[in-house]
This record gives sequence, C-alpha cells and structure tokens, in this order.
Amino acid sequence: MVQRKRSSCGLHLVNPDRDCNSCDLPKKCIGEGLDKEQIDTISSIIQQQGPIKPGEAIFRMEDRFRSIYAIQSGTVKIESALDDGTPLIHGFYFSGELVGVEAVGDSHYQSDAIALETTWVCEIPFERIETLCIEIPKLQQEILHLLGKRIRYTNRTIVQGRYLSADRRFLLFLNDLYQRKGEIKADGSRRVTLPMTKGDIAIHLGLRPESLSRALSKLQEEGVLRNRAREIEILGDNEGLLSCVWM
Amino acid sequence: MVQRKRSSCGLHLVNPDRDCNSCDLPKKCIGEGLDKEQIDTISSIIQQQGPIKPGEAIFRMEDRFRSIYAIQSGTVKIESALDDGTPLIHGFYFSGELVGVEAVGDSHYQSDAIALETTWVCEIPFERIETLCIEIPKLQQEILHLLGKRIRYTNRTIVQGRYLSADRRFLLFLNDLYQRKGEIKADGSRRVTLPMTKGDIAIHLGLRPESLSRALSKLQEEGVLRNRAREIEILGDNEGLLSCVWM
DNA sequence: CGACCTGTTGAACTCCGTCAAGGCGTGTGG
DNA sequence: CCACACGCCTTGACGGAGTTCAACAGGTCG
Repeated sequence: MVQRKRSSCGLHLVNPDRDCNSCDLPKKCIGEGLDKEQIDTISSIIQQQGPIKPGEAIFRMEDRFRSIYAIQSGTVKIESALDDGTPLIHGFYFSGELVGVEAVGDSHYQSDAIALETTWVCEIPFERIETLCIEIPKLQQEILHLLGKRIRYTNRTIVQGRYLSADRRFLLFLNDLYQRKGEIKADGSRRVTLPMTKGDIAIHLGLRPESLSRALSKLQEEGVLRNRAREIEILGDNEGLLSCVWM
Repeated sequence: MVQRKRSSCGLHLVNPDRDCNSCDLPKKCIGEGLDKEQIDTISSIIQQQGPIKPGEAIFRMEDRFRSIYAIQSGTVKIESALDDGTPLIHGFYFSGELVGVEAVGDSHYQSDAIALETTWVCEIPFERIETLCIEIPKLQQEILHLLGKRIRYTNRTIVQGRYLSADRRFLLFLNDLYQRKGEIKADGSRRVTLPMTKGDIAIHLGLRPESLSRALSKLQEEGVLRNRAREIEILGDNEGLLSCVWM
C-alpha cells in the first residue's frame, strides 16, 4: 500500500484527488472550485504539451513570456546563472505544480525550465487568463494567491535556508520534498525518491557537491536518514525532520 | 543640486514625478495611468496612517492580513525569525514602495513591518482592491505585475546573493540601494544614506555584524567606497559597482 | 557623568570550498 | 562478454572565508 502525503507548502494548485475525467481540463490544472461552464472556458484556452524529454526545455530565458505551465507529469528544474556563469537552481517542481509564474509582469522568462524526466505540461496563456479573471473573480483570486504563495515559499526555503548550516539546510529541503512527494512504503518506512541529481540539489542549496555529500554522510551517521543513490529514507519519529532543523 | 535616480528594481509603484496634488490620492500610491474617476474610486477605500515612530510596527506576524501599505515617507524593515529565534530581515522599503504584499493569499502577515524612521503609510484594504480589479482591468494587471516583480526582486537580491562572498554581497545590496534612493551631491559625489543600522544590513545579508564591518573596511581600503557612520560614498566609475560584484 | 547602543578590530576556531583521487553504475564499442 | 569511458558520488587533505568571543572606541541620551 502506498500512501501519498500532500503539500502544505502551497504550491499545489488543485486537490489532486479531484476527479478530472469528469471535466475537459487536463488533470491537475487551475480552476479549483469553478462551475462546469467556467472550466470549459478555461479548457478552451489551455493546451497540453509533451512529451518533453530529460534535458529539454519548457521555456528558456530568452523566450518571451506568454504562458505559465502546469506540470501534469514529470519533474522540472528552474535554472539560471550569475553574470559570471555560475549556475543557479531556483527550485524543482513536480506533477500538479506550476512553473513560469516568476515571469508574470515581465517581457521574458528570466530562467530556464528544464525537464528532469519525461514530462507533460499544460500551457496556460497568461494574457488570456488575465482577461478571464475579469469575468471569473474566483480565478483572479486564485492567481493572486498563487503568486503570494510563491513569494512565501521562497521565503521559507531559500531565504531561511541561508541562515542554516549545510546539514540543516538539506533537512529543510528534504522536509519540503517529503511534504510534496514523499511516500510511506508498505513496511512503514518513509522515503523520498530523488528525480534530480545530488549535484543539482547542492547547487540549489547554495553548496558544493562535496559539502552536500559530507552533510548526507553525517546525517546518516547520526541516524537521521538513510542515504541511497536516488532515494532518501527518513528515520526517526514523525516530526523529527524539522525538529532536527531547528535543534 | 540634488538629483534623484530612480528604481530599475521594479519596486516602485508609480512615477514619483507624477503630480499627485491634482488628484485625491496620497502621493505615490497605486493606480498609475488610470483616469480621474477610477482614481477617485480607489481614493475612497484607502486611508492614510501615521506618524509611525521608529521601532513601532505597521503590522505584525500575528495580525490578520487585510491590507497592503504604500509608504509615503520614511523607511520600513520587514523582519521575522527562525524557529530558534535568530532574527531574519527580509528587506528594507522606502517612500513610494509597498509592504505587505508577501501576505496576499494568506490569513496572516508572516513578518513584522517595523518603522526605522518616523513613517507615514497609506493603507490599502486588499479585499476591496480585489473587488475593484474586476471593474478596473488595468488595476488587476498592476497588482499581478507587482507580485511578479516582488518574486524577481527576491531572486535578484537574496537568492543570487547567496552565491557571493561577503563584500560582493554587500556591493549587490549597495547597488540596489543606490538605484532606489541614492543621491548625487552638488560636488558630484554619489552617496547613499543608510536609514538602517549596519547590524540590520548584516542580518539582511546573512552575515554577522563583524563580518560586514570587515567587508566594509576592505572595500574602503580597495578604494571602492567610503564608509561613514550613516552614509556610504561610492567611488570609482559610474558602472563600477556591479562590475565589482561580478569581477 | 555613566549607561547603552553601534560599530570596529584582533585572535582562535569552524565550517565550507577547493583540489585531488578513487569508487560505483551505466552505456558503448570492440 | 568484457574493457573502457563517462557521469555521478564519495572521501581525504588543505586552505580560506566567515564565525565566535572578547575588548574597545565613539556617539547618544538619560
């Protein structure tokens, strides 16, 4: 039996349990709580895209901003670079989450969205969403709240992470990851599968790969987690992760 | 002669040169490019508040989110804390800028907004702005773009700053500060007056006060700037600041 | 005047970055 | 099938940037 925990991180747009076959919207997209007619209107402007293969881009820095994208399946990393070329990973996004919202109000995306696995997305032209918001106040509210949530998410992860040591920074990241896509296995063990490389995680956390590797070894030694190739098993009690972060 | 440079950082809501005595809006508030009637409508829902003395709060973490605030004069720092109590400064905001937008879509503010100088603000009830957005599409667009800009601003300052050394991190901060409130004096010298303590700047940059102090001494020695009590003078050529940041 | 806050400086220590080497899994080509 | 290369990860040794702890200088305010 596999049980999925769901986000308290505010990145999910819709209830993943919602039965989307009963409407014309691709599963896991915007428009939570709207009536049939409104959902039909939204459906008419969005468009499914895929498959996007690992390493391929959904959008790039140079592209003009036109749409935001709801991920239907797969994993996406948002990546840019400093002026001197050092890479910068802003975040990882999964099925049911949105990418591209950072570009709202700008002429171009200012980062690349790269698929880490074979990925399907749902393109949502933003100008038409803005127009629709006039007719559907609830949609306007959803979009506004969405942007607010993204600001708070950055504050809770990257901004707060700055003040933490390497191992705690990773635990903060792991906790978020577990909330969003962690699984409880049949034997009761709590695990997170990593679709990204540990090198990418290191960059995202503002660390060197070597430093992250050492932090992981240390945490494993302390019995906090089990470090596998593409999977982290979380040991200790239920709320143990965050209590480790904050001592 | 004092000349003011203006923001390319996207935090300003309106053109500061706009003649606001000709309308009912307190100077420097939202509603750029709207007609007289629309501005009157907005005016009717906003309310001026002040004076807020140094150390007093505009809002606090515990407060329910109801309004965003446009700063009319003064300086505000946005502050919170990690779970273990270590302070965290998210940013500093000046006359003509907005605070509280991070809370859009949440029930409470999740940070304190503290005045650093005697400050006047303009309260903008957000629920009523949301309603007005239905009638005034241009206003909706302004608010959406505003939130997007805030996300990008955090990306450019805090997120990118993480990857820089202490002195470059400060230069990035100083450059932003100079764009937003720097002055060119009569003798041609370019200066930034600091309304916040250097201790607060250090916290904001994720550094210890001692580390920032050392970085400032180093930069002064190198002839990049002159470090005064409450003022930084920028030496070197016009575009020198950022070129120092990126080598 | 003395208490207090802010900022600066020095010395020892710590954590992370850097450089270098090696292990492991995967894919490819002989 | 094995050899080899390659990417990813880990480990070790070293050095450096920033933290910590402590002392002190300058300014402000009671």
